[in-house]
Amino acid sequence: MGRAPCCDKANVKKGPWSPEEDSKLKEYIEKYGTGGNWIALPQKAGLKRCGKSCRLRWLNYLRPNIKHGEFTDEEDRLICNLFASIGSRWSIIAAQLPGRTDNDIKNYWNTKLKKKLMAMAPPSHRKPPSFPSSHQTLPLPSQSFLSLNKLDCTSYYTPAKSFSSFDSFEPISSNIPLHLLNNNTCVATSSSQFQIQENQLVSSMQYYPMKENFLTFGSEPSCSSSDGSCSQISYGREVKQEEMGFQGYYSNGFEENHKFMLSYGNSNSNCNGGENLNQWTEKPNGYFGETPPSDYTLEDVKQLISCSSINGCNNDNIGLFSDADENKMQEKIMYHCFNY
DNA sequence: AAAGACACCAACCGCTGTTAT
DNA sequence: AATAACAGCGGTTGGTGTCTT
Repeated sequence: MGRAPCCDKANVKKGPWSPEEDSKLKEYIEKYGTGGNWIALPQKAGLKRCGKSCRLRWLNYLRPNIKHGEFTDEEDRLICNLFASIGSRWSIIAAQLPGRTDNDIKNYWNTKLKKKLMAMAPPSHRKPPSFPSSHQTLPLPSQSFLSLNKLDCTSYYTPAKSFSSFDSFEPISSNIPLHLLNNNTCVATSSSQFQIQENQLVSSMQYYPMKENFLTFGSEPSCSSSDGSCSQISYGREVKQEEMGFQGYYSNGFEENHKFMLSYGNSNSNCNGGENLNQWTEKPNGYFGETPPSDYTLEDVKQLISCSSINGCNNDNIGLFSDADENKMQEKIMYHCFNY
């Protein structure tokens, strides 16, 4: 059986909100809250609107501390970095920009930022960037975004071997050895600063071909997502000697925490592998259990990780770098962060 | 001045995940 | 376990203002 509509479509008003409707909604919510039930709210508030419409109006426009107007350069950078790392997950991006809503950021990206980046890209790459897809095409951050400073390298890009368009860039991936950054370095900018602990590997969370990425961001709960909740997102990975795998932690900043771990059962972490090879365990409520990038299957992810060539092993030596590899990586990072 | 093109952004739509029964 | 109700998300649309010809 199909799902029942949330409201009587014929008897609800659509289109722009009038000031009267705004004040009714605002007054009601300030007085009684949402009661956790948006569907029932419009009737109680005396509005002929769909509950979803009320929710959107409140979250995107009426709720306190909404920031309107120009985005700052800092916000631009953050959006670009996050988009590069996690794609169009606007609510997560919004959570890192206090006062901004996902809708705002989405609009800003689609109307301005994307063009801004295109304008800054080399002419041969000026093609509208596409959203990350199953084949991992990504927009190219502008030079200015890549030349911020090395601490901003939460997303690394390298041109694909033969690229012909703006969107043929992939994040340089993989786990970035900590010593490429200073200990206790703040990696992200703006409000999403965090400290890197020793022995922690850092890269971005989104998974792209040939390599795994990892992103940790957002140490401070902020209240900017469109759902009005405070979000703290910390996709993190700690690699212990006895454990090669992916784990992370997602918290909404309040009562809920979501952990995930994708562990790769390789008891022997050398390049040749060992017993128990290729055994993956997916734990629920993680990036994979929660909302994997839409086009990624677990198999894709396995493939990405196992095929990581950047560390010099064919398959299974996740996260380990030889000196030479580290040098290469460092070169790439330096190149992209300082010289690009 | 008028018409068309373009840009912006609020709002909508449809889908998915979660929760309650 | 199945179903319904709901919240939330991301992509798209449509109205309006601005710019260009």
